[in-house]
Amino acid sequence: MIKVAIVDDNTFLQKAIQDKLSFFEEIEVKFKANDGLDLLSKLEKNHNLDLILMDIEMPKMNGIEATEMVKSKYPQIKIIMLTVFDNDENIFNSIKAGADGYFLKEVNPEELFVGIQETLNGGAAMTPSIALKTLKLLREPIVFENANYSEEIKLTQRETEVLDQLSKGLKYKNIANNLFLSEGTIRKHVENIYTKLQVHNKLEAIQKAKNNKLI
Amino acid sequence: MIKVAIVDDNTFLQKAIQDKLSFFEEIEVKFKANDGLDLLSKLEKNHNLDLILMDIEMPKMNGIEATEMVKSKYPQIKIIMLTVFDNDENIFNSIKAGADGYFLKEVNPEELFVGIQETLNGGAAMTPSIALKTLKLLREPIVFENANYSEEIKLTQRETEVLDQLSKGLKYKNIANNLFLSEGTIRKHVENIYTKLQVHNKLEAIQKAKNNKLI
DNA sequence: TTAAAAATACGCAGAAATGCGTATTTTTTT
DNA sequence: AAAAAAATACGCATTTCTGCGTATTTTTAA
Repeated sequence: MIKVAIVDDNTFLQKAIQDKLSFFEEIEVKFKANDGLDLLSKLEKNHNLDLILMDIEMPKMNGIEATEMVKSKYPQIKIIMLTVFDNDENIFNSIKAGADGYFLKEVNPEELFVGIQETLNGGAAMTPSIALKTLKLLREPIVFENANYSEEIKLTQRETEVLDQLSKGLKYKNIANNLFLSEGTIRKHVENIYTKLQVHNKLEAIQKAKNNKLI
Repeated sequence: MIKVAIVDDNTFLQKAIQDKLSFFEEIEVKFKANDGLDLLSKLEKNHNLDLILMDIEMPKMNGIEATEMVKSKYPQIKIIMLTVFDNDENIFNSIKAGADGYFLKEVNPEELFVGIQETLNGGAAMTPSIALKTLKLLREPIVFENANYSEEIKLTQRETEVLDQLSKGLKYKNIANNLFLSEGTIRKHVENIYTKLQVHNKLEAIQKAKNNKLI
């Protein structure tokens, strides 16, 4: 039996992951934790684990910090990151923190299972798109600078303004009206915001901006 | 000169409204307030006002409560609601609270100006879509029951689950995968959620759900 | 005063979301 | 057991959003 723990602040997603694993008799979910701190306290009581499936964006202690802590205390436990975000910082920082694999949450049960097995056999597992990004990070060390967590993200005033209105649920057309601009300009601003924040839709942008106190 | 105050928790939108009014020399923006409480304290000092442009969704004290307070203390001051939401409750409750007009924020400067003038001349002003809803509310008193603020909104467990994942920025496809459902089903759930909450996109749904502690 | 950054604007293609309809199956309530 | 509510699922049309490209003008910084 492979002893696994799931760490995610979203109980629905926790359950979704567990359901994915439920197809495989070889896997036993020992426990679930809601954040990094919760995980650490649960590991105190019982660290008889083979592998942890770890979310990144979590309150109290995020997945990257948690990975560092776990790896320093229990280096034998494998850790696979399981997140919606596939941006360079997260990937790079996760690897630096000692993660053994990196999957997006949309991963299907089979891939996840195979990934877990491969990781326990001393390999590393990741979705192809992540693998590609990893290779790129290795290939172009200059990106390391830009992907470094210390590199702070800055939005211009106009971008902040647009993002703020976006967060109210306004459509491009309305924002354009409010700011006396063309819809095309709003589109371009939004595109630039997404690029800066390395996200791909409104909600991710708003979440990330809030996390970084940009709005 | 028409003496006007703008009440909105979003300073950008405050400014956008002010800009719209700036085209008209007859209008003088006396002050701006960030929420209902702020407005009331500013009125304490100076209530020499003709009209207030009032947002609804605001922290501390919302626009409907604020309208009630203002109308009881200074009944001569006209109040026009200016909001992104055009749902029945807001319209009905605003009118009940004593609002003299109701515009959506996407209103153009001319319409707004004319609306202000008409309101000060003892009329009522509103965008056509709002007017239609008002008529419907009058025509079908049964809707009053359903639109009543005391009627609590309830989401089913599944709907909550879907909305929760929606709030993480997940796409329909991903949510479907997570919950082992078809994309069509997720779409239908989202549609039902929107209908229940009387909203038309993700962000509005999430905001409203949070306001009502549904997620 | 030159270079860089920010703001403005549009076109095109494809993806995603929204609104409306219908329909069946499962679960819960009466 | 029957009725009501919830959950599941799809099709179609339209709107909105996203990503990519390019380009000009304005503002800011070197």
